[in-house]
Amino acid sequence: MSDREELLVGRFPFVPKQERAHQKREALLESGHKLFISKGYEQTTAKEIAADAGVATGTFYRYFSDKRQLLLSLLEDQIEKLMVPEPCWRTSDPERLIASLLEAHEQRLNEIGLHRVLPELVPKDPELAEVLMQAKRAIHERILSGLKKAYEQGLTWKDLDLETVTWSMMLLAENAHEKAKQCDEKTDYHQVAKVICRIVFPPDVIKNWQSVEFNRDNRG
Amino acid sequence: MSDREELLVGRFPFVPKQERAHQKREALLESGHKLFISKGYEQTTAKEIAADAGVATGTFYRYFSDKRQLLLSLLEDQIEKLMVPEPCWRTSDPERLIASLLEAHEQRLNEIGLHRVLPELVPKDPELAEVLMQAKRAIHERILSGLKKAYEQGLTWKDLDLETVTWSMMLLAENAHEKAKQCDEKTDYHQVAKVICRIVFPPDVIKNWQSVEFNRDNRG
Amino acid sequence: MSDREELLVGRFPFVPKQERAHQKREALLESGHKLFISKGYEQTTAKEIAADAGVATGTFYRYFSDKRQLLLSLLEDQIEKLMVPEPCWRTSDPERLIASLLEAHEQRLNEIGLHRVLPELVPKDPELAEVLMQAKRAIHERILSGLKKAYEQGLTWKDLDLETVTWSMMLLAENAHEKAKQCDEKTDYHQVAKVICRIVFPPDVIKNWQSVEFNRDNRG
Amino acid sequence: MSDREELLVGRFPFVPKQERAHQKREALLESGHKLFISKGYEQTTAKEIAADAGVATGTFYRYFSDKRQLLLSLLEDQIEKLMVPEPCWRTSDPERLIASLLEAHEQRLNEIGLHRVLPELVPKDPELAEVLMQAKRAIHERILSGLKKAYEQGLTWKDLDLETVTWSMMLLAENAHEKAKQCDEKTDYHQVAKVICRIVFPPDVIKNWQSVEFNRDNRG
DNA sequence: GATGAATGAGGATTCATTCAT
DNA sequence: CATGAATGAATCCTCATTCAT
Repeated sequence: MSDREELLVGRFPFVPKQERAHQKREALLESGHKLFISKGYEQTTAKEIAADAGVATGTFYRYFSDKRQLLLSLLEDQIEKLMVPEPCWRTSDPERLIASLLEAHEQRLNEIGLHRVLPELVPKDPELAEVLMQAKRAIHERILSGLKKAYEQGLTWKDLDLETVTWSMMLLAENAHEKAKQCDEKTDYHQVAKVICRIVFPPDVIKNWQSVEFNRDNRG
Repeated sequence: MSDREELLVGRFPFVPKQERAHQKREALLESGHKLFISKGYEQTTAKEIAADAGVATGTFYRYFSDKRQLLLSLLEDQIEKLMVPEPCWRTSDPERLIASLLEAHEQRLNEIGLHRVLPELVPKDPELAEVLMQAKRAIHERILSGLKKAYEQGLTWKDLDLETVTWSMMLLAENAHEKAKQCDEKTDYHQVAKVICRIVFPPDVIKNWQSVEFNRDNRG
Repeated sequence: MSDREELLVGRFPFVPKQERAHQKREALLESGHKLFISKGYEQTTAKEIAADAGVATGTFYRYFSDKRQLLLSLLEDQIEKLMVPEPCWRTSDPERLIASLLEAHEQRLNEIGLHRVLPELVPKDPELAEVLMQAKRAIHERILSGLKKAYEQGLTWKDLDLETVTWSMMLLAENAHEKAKQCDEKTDYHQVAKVICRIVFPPDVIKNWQSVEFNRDNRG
Repeated sequence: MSDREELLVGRFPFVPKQERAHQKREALLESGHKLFISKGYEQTTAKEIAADAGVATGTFYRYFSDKRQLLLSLLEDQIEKLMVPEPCWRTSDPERLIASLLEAHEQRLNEIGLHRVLPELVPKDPELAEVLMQAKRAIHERILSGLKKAYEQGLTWKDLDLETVTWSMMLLAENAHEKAKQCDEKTDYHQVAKVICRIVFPPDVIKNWQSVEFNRDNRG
């Protein structure tokens, strides 16, 4: 990033104004993020965010019109992190693939953390809802597109609606991390992955894969 | 008390004091319900609820210690509506069964409506969280028990963790009504039901049922 | 009291209306008294008083226009209890006399109890202040009159203003019970009595008395 | 900013931020003081105090957590004003000394004014009660210590409990200003002083002083 | 008369937002 | 630009008082 470059060039140590401003904005975003997650959105005040970021209350309002806008910025910054790579179902053992994707996804969710705050806000903030919906749709599209290819290759159930399958996968994936709460045990991503596989692939396809893998493993 | 006498004499629906009070309580609950759903919990004030119920602010506090307690009452009143009958998987076409259960469940969810408010509150109200968790566990148990029986009868996948299956079913069921939002079309409960069936039953079992049903249909 | 008479005459057990009303009034006064003392005047609500008296809130307002009026009634009922007998200084050992009067006075103050509540109210309720002032003046007059007689008999200091002496005596008497708080020991009424005696009588008079008493004691 | 400029120019007491804040705090304290005295503590609202101080309601809460804390601050600020100098009984005409002390004390009490509010609060605020008791004990100690010295010099009554004497003096001193209310005439501090002297000194000691003073006066 | 539910004005307190410094 | 004190509308909740039963 240009900041570093400037530093490297041994420039005048005084970071340009824009830069300082940017840092403050970042600090505010970070503090907002932290506080939203730990105390909830409504319970967090602009003053607190500013204090936590080490700036004055008024400064908050220089960078963000209000709390809500900070949240939206936060989302825009982080929402792409949620994006999943388009899965290629041919390559390998799908159960393991999915299990690892699930785990990675939870990782990202936890980094973002905001999924705990959003349900509180979506109902009353249509703009926010729209932003999130866009993101979800994008992910949906990507997964659906992967499924369609798999479908064309005869890998999936013939009689299931792929939209519904996509939706189900996303739902299970998004909530996998909370399964523990209900079942009193650590989430077993592999089990969830197996469930997802049953939604996508008929047993013969799975069996096929397993034998392929078996062969590969044996040979390897 | 004269109330009872009047009741005994079979008078016209004389409304005893308790009854009146009860009506007011009900009105408040209803208004609270309505406003919580439409504006969100935090955005709703006790004053508004009272106004909507057609009573004075102070009256609100006669019946509920505060907003939170009204919500809890609301939940206690309605939570059992969420309870599902223990499914008997043998009886009939499971896809249709599940589809109808889903639709019924959505019906109930919509009646309750609070599922939109709860995510906002659960993180910051451990008591509430506990109440809900209890309810979820109860439903979980019931579904799991049904699945176990099916398992013993060899109807389910052999290699899936039944807990995970139960959790997946509940998750899909609870969110089926929101699928529309993501897919821009009316939720097709039958499709979701099919997905759920793939999670529970191997294809041969399903095929079996279908043939049974086919026979029955043909004969009937 | 007429209640008892009626009971004694074996009247119809149904206590006449006025009587019942009177009882309720009394109960309210008593409850008010109790609560004012234990919680303070401002902290006590009409509802509480009614509840404590075992009547409905509305009933309170049938008997008293408001809290304040109840307090005034309470005072009117009890203020005469504060009246002291006109002391006759000739009769006996004045120190003992005063000590016993002090103790008796404290007894009465404690029965009344309201002296804890009054300072809270006097500044803002001129009527109440007036009532109390009247009472104080009456007592003042009585003591002053006693002192004047003693003065005429040459028993008191010649050069002290009797009004001031009266006031001092009253002040010490009224507060004797609180001396303990400051001195961390039980109030020694005899010590206070001695102080009061120094205010009233010159030492020779006291000595005289003591010898008289000495003689009497010895002879008795 | 112009402030700094003004400072640099060495202008007259420029008021820095802290100072401004301090002024506001002072204004609030003063308004609180005034209103507590004129309307009573309970009858005064934070809003009123703020309004009287010419600031917004919220500003009140920037400087004080609540009404009670403002009162405590008021006390802490003023309580030392109540402290009396340790009296030296040898020096001069004790009656005049005491009379002037009384007048000075009343002056201070009136400046403080809070003695009218405190009785209302002490019963229900143990912390406040403690603060006041500490102050009273300090004064008590000081007076007692003076008396003890006088006692050792044979100036006081031999047979009076010095604690009780101290307590009596304080009581009379604290209430001297209210004597007028009961006696319908301006308080004559000299009369009260004489009374106090009778409590402390036997007549011969007083006579002695008077002759000394007589001599001095004649000579002077 | 008695009841106690209902009322709603009013007090304490918070917090998003502004603005003089 | 940054600051943070100041603002005052808006909340929560209480309680004196009324009034239908």
